[in-house]
Amino acid sequence: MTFDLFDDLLPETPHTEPLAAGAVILRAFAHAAAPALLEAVARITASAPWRHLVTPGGQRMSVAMTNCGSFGWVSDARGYRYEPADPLSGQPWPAMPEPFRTLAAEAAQAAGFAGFAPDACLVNRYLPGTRLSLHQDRDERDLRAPIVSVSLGLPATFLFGGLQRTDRTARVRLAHGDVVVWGGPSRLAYHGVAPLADGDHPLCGHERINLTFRRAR
DNA sequence: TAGTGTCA
DNA sequence: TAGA
Repeated sequence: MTFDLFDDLLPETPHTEPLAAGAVILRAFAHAAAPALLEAVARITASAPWRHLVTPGGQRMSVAMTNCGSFGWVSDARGYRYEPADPLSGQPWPAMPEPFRTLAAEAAQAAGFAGFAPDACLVNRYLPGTRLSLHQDRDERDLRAPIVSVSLGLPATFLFGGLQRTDRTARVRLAHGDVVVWGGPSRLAYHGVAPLADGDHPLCGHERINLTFRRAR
């Protein structure tokens, strides 16, 4: 707790940390854009509210989710897939805000993936105790495009493994403004988020917000 | 095909 | 942490 607070008060010094082949952490890359990103999240959830998806096996996910962009990731008894409309309203997902698109493209570029044009952004809300167990992002059509993941609010422990579930996982602390990009040889790496520790973030209170940008089609 | 959950 |  003391260390988390200290981390958040340090001057922002953007830099890149290698995570694995094809995977990097861009520390504080989104720090300056964060207030605008959070305002946009509030507008998104006003029309496409947070909801807890259910896995095909019938388990309720602890992380609350919504989407913006041309396609949104959903899970229900029928499986995982991308949908052009919000099943709750039948309306298209909210458009991807320009600051989202720009940040994702710039982060991908900085990580060595030029020309990233996301058409889907999964927006995740973590409250204390919530987690996302180890999984692969493999519902996308074109696996040449990377995944860009933006952390806002409370810090989290990100788990990043290999191409098999049983591969050893690295545990890395992700703070407000950090961006992780993985693609190429890491595109199908298993990853997840450890149960969120409670805390109080100046902009987000007891929440962590994660934006995951993908090229779904 | 199951499945980003849960238990041991 | 690994395995079902």
